[in-house]
Amino acid sequence: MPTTEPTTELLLEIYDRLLANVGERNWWPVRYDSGAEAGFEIAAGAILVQNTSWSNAERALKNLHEAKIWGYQAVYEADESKIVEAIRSSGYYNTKTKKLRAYAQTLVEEFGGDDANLFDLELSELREKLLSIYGIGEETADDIILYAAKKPSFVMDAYTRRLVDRLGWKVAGNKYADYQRLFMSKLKPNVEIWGEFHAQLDGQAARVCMKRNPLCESCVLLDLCPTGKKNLS
DNA sequence: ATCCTGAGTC
DNA sequence: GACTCTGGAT
Repeated sequence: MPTTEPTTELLLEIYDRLLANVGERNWWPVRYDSGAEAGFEIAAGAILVQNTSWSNAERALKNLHEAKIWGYQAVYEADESKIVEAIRSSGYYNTKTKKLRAYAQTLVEEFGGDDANLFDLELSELREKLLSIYGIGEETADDIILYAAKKPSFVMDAYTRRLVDRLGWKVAGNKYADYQRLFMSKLKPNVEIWGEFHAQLDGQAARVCMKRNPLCESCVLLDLCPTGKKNLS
């Protein structure tokens, strides 16, 4: 069992190295709306990307926009079959259609169709509300909180867990919250940095620290990683 | 533990 | 052909 815990300084060191290595990621780009519907685009993207590649989710967003099923009211009123057709590329299209509609329904019926009213909730209340909606689990909730509502909730996911495990860090348990706490308890709340940090960790896991055949020899974190040293020895 | 499920990569 | 991808509900 790993017994080491990262310090705040180590986490920031890793952040700096990754950022210096690949530059800022354009994580969660908003293509169709920088104004009133930006929150919708981010939340819809967060649902559509579940267990799927971003390219598939992005295509679904594009099709939704072109079909003019755009915004909470539009999704709320649209035929299910039209949504299914538009988001087919994202996979799990029947399930995701129900998820999109559940989120839109909450926004329209409880928040006047304006996500500013939802995002005004205090962080823990906002998270509880999001988690109560069908189709929104912890990761999707934190995506929406951090990237759309712009409140500090560190996004955890399978990529980041893999990095944490390979770096040999001690984690209190095996749950989402255990891994999330590792970062949130050591980093000062900062929406910009947390958003970029998550993007950097995901990029590293996807392109260097892959599930199989990781590229340890070219990893900028190699000197900090027991798994990498072992792989190369 | 199983179901949902498209598109790219190996 | 199998695997992986910015998961969540049952």
